[in-house]
This record gives sequence, C-alpha cells and structure tokens, in this order.
Amino acid sequence: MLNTSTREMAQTPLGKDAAHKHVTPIVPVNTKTIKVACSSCNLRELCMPLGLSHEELDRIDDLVANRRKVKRGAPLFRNGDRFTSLFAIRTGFFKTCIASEDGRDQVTGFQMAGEIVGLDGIVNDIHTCDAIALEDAEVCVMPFDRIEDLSNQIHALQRHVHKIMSREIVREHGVMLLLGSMRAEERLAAFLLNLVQRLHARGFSQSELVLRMTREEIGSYLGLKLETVSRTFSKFVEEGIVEVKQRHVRILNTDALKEIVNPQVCS
Amino acid sequence: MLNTSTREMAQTPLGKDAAHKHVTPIVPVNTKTIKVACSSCNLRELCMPLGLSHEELDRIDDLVANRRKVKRGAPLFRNGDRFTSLFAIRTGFFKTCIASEDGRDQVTGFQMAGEIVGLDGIVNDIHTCDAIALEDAEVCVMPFDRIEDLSNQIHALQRHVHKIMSREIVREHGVMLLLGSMRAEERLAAFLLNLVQRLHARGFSQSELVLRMTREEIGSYLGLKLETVSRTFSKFVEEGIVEVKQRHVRILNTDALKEIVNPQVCS
DNA sequence: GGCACCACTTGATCTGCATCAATAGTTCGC
DNA sequence: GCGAACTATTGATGCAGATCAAGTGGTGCC
Repeated sequence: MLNTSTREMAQTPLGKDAAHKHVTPIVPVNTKTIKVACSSCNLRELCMPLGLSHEELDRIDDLVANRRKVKRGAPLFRNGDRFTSLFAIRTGFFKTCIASEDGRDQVTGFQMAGEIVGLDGIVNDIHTCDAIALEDAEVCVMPFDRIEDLSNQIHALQRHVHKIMSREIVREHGVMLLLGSMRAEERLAAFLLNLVQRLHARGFSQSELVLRMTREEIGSYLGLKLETVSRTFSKFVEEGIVEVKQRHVRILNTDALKEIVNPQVCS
Repeated sequence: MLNTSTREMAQTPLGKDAAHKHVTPIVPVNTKTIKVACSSCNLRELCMPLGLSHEELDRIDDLVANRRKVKRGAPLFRNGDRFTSLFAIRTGFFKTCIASEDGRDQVTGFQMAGEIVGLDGIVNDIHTCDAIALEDAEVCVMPFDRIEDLSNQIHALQRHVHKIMSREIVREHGVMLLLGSMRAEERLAAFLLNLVQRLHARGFSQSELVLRMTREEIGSYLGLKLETVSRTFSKFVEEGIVEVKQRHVRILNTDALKEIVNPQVCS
C-alpha cells in the first residue's frame, strides 16, 4: 500500500539521485535580499541554453527583471491580460487553460519547474489563456523585449527561444494525437508516463508521483469527464498497474502503461 | 443547387474582390528564369513583416534560397527528415500529420498560401511530422540559419518569427479545445468557419469553398470518423445551412454555423 | 471508352464514454 | 473539533459517434 506519510516525500528528489547534478534541493529565496541570478540557478540547465561563456552568462542574468510568488489557486496571468513577459517556473506547478465563450473550459497543459509559460501572448501582445498555480509557486519574470534584445546579441539565446517555442508546438501535436485518436485508458496512461518522465528529469522518482491537479483538471486536459478519469484509475489499480491513494500514484508496471499507449501489434 | 461549372471558380478571387490589394492572381513562375523576390511577392503581406524599409526588403529577398514545386500527394518533408528550412507556401494546399508507432494517424493542420510550415523541426533539427501536398504546390525554401542571421539584423523580422510561432501555439490551443470538448457538429462547423475565414483573407469567397482534402482527412483532423463527417455534412444540408456537392461547399447560413459553435445561452 | 479503384453516402447495430445520482472521504474555516 | 464545501468513487442508464456493411458516383488509367 501507499504510505500516506510519504506524501511530502514523494516529489522530493530521492536519496539515490541526490548526487545528480540537476537535483540540488531548491532553498527558499527571499526576493528582496538575494540578487536574481540565472548564472547561479539550479534550474539553469532546464530553462537556459547550454554552452554560454562567462560573459554571456552574466548578461543573461539581466533577463530576469524580478521574481514573483503566486499562491495556490491564483492566476499568474489571465486571458485578456497584456503580454509583457515570459515566465520561467522556479517552484510550483501550473495549469494553463482556455475558455470558450459559452463557458466550456479546456486545460491546455500542466507546467512544472524549469518550464516556460506565456508563449501564447507573443502573437497579439495579449494572453489568450489563463495560467493558474496549482500549488504555491515562484516564477522568474523575463520581459520579452529584453529577451528579444539580448537574443540579438547572444546567438545561443536566440536559438534557445526558437527551440522552446518549437518544442511547445511539437508537444501540442502530441496532445492532438491523444485527443483525436486515443481511448480513455490510452490517454490516461500516456498522461501518467509523460508526467513521471518530466518529474524524473528533475530528479524525482520514476515510479511515484503526487498529482497536483484534480480529476476534473486531468479530465479536461485529456478530453474526458472526471468520472471516466476516476474509473480508469480504478481499472489500472484492479489490473495491478498502479497504486492510487487520492493524489498519490505509484506506478507498479511502467511497461504495461507503455503497452497500453502503444500496443505492439507484432509481438 | 451548386453549379458544377463553378468548381474552378470557387477558389479563384471573386470579381467584386478583384480590386482588393491581396488578390492579384498569382502567375505561374518559372523558377529557373525569374529571380526569387519577396519584395515583389503578392503574398508578402501574409508571410512577411510589414513596415520594412526599402533596404530591409532587399535583404529579406535573400531569405528564400529557392522555390520548390511539390506534386499533389507528394511530401514536402517527412517525419525523421533533417530540418534545415522553413517553407512559405506560395500556391497549393498542404496537410501536416503525425503517426503514432502503431500506425494511427492524426492530421495536425491544413496549410494554405502565405502560411509557414516546418516549425516542428526547429527543436531537434528533425521534422516530427509529414507535410503532404493536397494539390500541386509551390513553396519558398527559407534556410533557417539565414532566418536566424537576418533576424539579428532586422528587428521586425525577429518579431515576426516569434509571432508566427506563437500564432501556431495559439492555433493549436484552439484545436485542443475543439478536440477536447466539442461535439461532432460543433467541430465541423468550427472547421468550415475557420477555412472560409482564411480563404476570405486571401480574397476568396466568404460563402463558397472547395475542400482540398478527403472526408477521412477532415475526420482525422477533427477526431471523427469519415462516416461521421459525411453524416454531419448531410445534417447541415438537411437544415439548409450549407449546400454540398462532393468537395464543393456553399455556406448558406454563416450565423447558423456560428450559433452551432458558440450557442448563445442568454438570447 | 471501359473498367477498376477510390471517395462518399446511408443504414443498422454496437459500445465507450457521458450523464445522472448517491455516497464517502478530505480539507478547511471557524 | 465540527460542519460545510470540495474531491473522489462507484453504480445505473442513455446516447453520440464508432463500427460494420452495402451501394453509388466520380476519377483516372490503360
């Protein structure tokens, strides 16, 4: 059984990974006293280009105007807000969602530390979705005009910006495949595998995770109703593929999940 | 009834629009003899930034290495191809699609003249989808390293590249909303409105269009089976909203389509 | 010009997921 | 510590769209 006491541990870097270069625990930072500096940030390798010179790294520090804390449930920005900056997530977890005029809601993504939000605002200088913190969070505010200026001077930064946007486009292609052609089990399996893979890249467990979102938010993202999400979780539990205790999920059989997403026709 | 003889006319700029600045008919160009020149291209206002100086316009001409013709059914690029260039569509019509390993296929978009394809390749220097011509087409080949070089020098070009990528991200958000929360009728109505709006921006009719793709391709894009697409067309015809004769569609009641996509709860 | 193939339509039936509903567990504010 | 509100589970039922199937019309190739 999942031990409830592991809750706070579940998304803390594991001991065996502690030596891993990415996973040094993030200490709380007092924005007022400590200088913002990408060059000394633990997440640098996730959100900044690699292979910069010392001098370039120093200039990159200027990208971040300031940091901003966002309380759980609060918006980082909302549909209709003027776009000025991209945000790099330092800590916490966000969802982005759009609403159609008649009130339907669609979660378009979940974002975690090291990921960039706000790209939707570039095209018309207006945000077209809401970014809501699913847990208390802190972001680096990067004014987009500074990004554009600096990427004229630092070629690697320009490349990096292009790659980040392209990556988002490719990610959304994957979501379209999921929404357009997969069944409920396949969608949930793909979702879990994606989450755990991203968490693992940040030094967390490959098999254990804490969902920061409700069943309804998962359902919205996956194009399913919350009841279907719940039932599908239950089905996975029955089949011994995962253990689920509320938002704590332990994956017992990763291969089974992969098999569900991608049935091996010829094996 | 739709008159079959209008077929070839349906997507030719209409007489009443002929004075419109965007719609001068595109004359066939012999790549070998005529210099490629964005500065004199009819589609400039669709795919290039506005407000450039003369000198900047001249340099932009260098963006296009050459033109390339693509026969109907042939790929412009394929999943796995090395990424080197973005492509601006001069004439013709494309679909982009991704395939999951087990053979499922998802159309991720349809692209027409003035639109840019290939953005998916930037992140890993490899294309992750197929771009297939749905009719004989011609594209401008724009090597991406030239784009990056030149956008360092021409600020408006840099902005433009960012906006194009952001626009694609926002477009995909809309598709996710469609796939995640709309019913078949809503999806098809939204699809038709989107197509006709883009065609209208290019000087074509607001009410008449020729579908360049099969029912199956529409279905793949919309997350529906081809039979459902066909039935939904028939339903619209019964209701007097559209006339359909094969791939020729005339929209009789645009407001009805809008109402289907966005039911006015409070009217 | 004839035949083969493909695209499309339409009908009958099936099914996966939505919907409706009841209940229980969890969290949070006072 | 208790009640209210939120979140999740589970069951019963309904329906939109998938699937299976048959037939038609259009297109293109020899």
